[in-house]
Amino acid sequence: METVEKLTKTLRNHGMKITPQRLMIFKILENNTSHPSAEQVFKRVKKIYPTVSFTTIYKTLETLRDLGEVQELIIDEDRKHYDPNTDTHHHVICSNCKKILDVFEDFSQHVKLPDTLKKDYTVSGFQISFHGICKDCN
Amino acid sequence: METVEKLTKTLRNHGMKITPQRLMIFKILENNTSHPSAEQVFKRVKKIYPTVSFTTIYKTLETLRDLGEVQELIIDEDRKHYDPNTDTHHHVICSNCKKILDVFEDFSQHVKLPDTLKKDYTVSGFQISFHGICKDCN
DNA sequence: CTGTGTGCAAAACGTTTGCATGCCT
DNA sequence: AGGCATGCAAACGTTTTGCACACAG
Repeated sequence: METVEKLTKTLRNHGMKITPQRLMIFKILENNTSHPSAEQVFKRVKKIYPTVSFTTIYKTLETLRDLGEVQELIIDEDRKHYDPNTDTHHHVICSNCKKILDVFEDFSQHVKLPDTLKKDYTVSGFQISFHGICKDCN
Repeated sequence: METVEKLTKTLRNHGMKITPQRLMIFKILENNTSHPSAEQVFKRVKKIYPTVSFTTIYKTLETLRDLGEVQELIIDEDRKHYDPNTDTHHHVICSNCKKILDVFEDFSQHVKLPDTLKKDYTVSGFQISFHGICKDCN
C-alpha cells in the first residue's frame, strides 16, 4: 500500500472521495504487518471512530483490493485477511490461533510452474503458505 | 485417499459404518483430480443417489479430512475444495473460473522457512498456490 | 449541486448443528 | 439391540446488497 498521502491522490484520480472513515482505515492499515481480518480492522477503527459501520470497512477493503493497494489473503479457512504489503512475499500461519507472519525470502528462482502446465495457464504469480504451530500455542 | 476397499476397512477399524451414501462419495472421490467443492460432490452423488442430503456430503468430507484421507484446499476464496490425493503436491488455480490443476514438482529442497522464523513456528509443511488464467478463460 | 460514500437492515452464501429417524454391524 | 449415519430444518459467521440519507468535491 502507498502512504496515506499518496493513496489520497490515487483515490481522487479515480474520482473517489476521501472521508474520515476511509482515512482512519488507511492509517490502521499503513505499515500494518498483523494481517488483520475485516473484523479486526473494524474493531480498531471503531475505537477511534465509534459510529463506523461494518459495511464501510468491507466496501473500503474491497476498493483497496481492486486498486491493488492491499492483498486479500486466502490462507485462513475461516475468514479473509488483508495485507497492505503488496510486494511479493509469503506467509506462515499457525494452524491453531491463525496468527500469520511474513516470510520475505525470495523463492522465485526455484519455484516455477512446470513446463508441462505452461501451455494451460498464464501464471501471474505464486503464494507459499507455510503451516505449523506458533511458539505461543506450543 | 486409499482405495475404496481399504478405506472401508479403515472406517470399520474406527467403529464407523459403511453406508451406500458413503460408498458413493468414496467412488466419486477415488482418483478424482478435479478438486471438487462440496457442492460438486453433492451434485455428482445426487445423480446416482437422488435422495442424498447436503449434510451427509459435508459430514462425510469432514470425516475423511479428519482421517487424513482427503486434503481440504483453502485456495479459492469462495469455497473449500477437496483433494483425495494426500501426497505432497501443489496447485495452479485460474483466477477467473477457479479451475484447479495439480503441480507435482517437488520444491522441498529449496522452499524452507527462514531460520529467523524457525524459533517462532514449528512448520509441518507448505503449500504453493500458483495463480493465473487458464487457457479456456484466455 | 452532483454523485460517491455511509450506515442500517436484510439477504445471501457456504457451512455447521440439533434432533428425530433410519439402518449398518 | 445398540450406536453411528442420515436428512431435514434451523442456526451460524462472514460477506454482500438495496436503499435512503449524508457529505466530499
